Amino acid sequence: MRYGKNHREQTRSRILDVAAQQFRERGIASSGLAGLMAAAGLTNGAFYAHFASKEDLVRDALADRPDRPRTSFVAALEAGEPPGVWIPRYLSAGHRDDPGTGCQVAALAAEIGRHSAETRAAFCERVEHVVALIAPQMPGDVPDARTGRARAVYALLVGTMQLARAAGTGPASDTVLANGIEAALTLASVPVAPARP
Amino acid sequence: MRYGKNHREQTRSRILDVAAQQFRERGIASSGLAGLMAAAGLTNGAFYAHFASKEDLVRDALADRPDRPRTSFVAALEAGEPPGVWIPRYLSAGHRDDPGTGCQVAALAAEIGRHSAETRAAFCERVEHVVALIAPQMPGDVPDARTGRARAVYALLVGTMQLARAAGTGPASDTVLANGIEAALTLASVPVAPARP
DNA sequence: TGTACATCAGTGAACGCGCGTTCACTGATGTAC
DNA sequence: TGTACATCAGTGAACGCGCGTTCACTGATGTAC
Repeated sequence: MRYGKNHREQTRSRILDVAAQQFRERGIASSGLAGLMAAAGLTNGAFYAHFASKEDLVRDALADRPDRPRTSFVAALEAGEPPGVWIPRYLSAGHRDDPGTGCQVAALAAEIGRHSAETRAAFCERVEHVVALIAPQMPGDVPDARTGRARAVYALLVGTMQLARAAGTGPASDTVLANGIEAALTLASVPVAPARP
Repeated sequence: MRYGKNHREQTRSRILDVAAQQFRERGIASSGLAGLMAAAGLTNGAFYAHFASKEDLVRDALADRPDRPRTSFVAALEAGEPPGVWIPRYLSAGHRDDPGTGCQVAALAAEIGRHSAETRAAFCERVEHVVALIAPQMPGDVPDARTGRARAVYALLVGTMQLARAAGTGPASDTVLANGIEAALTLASVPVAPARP
């Protein structure tokens, strides 16, 4: 079959969408290519017409794709909403219970540490993009200190989400989320100490 | 061969040691049983004399084993060292670069969220054990608030370590660690706000 | 206008490999007589 | 004291299965003549 000129890149984009979701739901190591391709409505053989290897897919699936919809809390950040909005949105039960459409950093950070330098670079680029969105809202007058604090706030959100997911969906897990919200809002309001030995 | 009466449990303990290390280094899904048994000096068939399944091993390897040596920062906590000691120790380059002997929460939290309820319970029990060690050092007069803050501090350490590992071993990664130390020390000194809507 | 050929995204079977798991067997030691 | 048997942690080959990857082939459409 001969297809329209956008067909190829649309298929590629569809594979990336499916991969991004399955990786976040099941982890990268537990996501098989045949299953991914089937979920994208294709057979396994077509994979190598679009990607050189699984690692190639991982890198591209982790990289930022500006044309794709943002996760809810990134959309809030880009809209300039204050910490009181995007912090509770990130640490919500809805985000906890639906990793597939949520933050890939919370879902994959540990696993990424074991991948290639190129894959880690793509991942970190996206982390820094979010950090750059958070930084202007951090307290204090020193830009570097605000960026550093933003990085810590993001790390707190990521770690809290992982502990909450490990704790399941009950009240104990809700408490983990609430603890994280309190601490993140504290970090977002207390300026960075000017110099610590 | 007939062995001494402690031989069996010594072998089991050895398998658990090897598993705990390999899981933290490679992840659970990427650790094969044959490789684990070989690293323990055994052949694959002996595995099922000690564990009913891989998931059984995972649960036991994640659970607390009081007879085993603590990680450096837990030892500091148990010795009553202040945050200024164990926070920088947790967020050290040495810990970042040697996941195999480090914090299993930082290495495995995300992956654990996809395992059975029993496995997650064993994992969370150990998390709460560390949280209970941190809590007395947190600021404020309300015990529940101190425990909640301790949980958030631990989540911050975990998330920071993962971002640092994703960032590699260079200056950018060192900055991630330094940002986490600053924020964790802040959370350890600023009391929990009495009531937030 | 009609025919032959080129294009190329996708098909589906097959490759070797490692996975978790099973099981008949080994063999050094302890126990019974 | 010497022999026969029971014990049981560990061996190592094999099971079916899914993995990442390869490749000869398909077939609808565009182009050339």
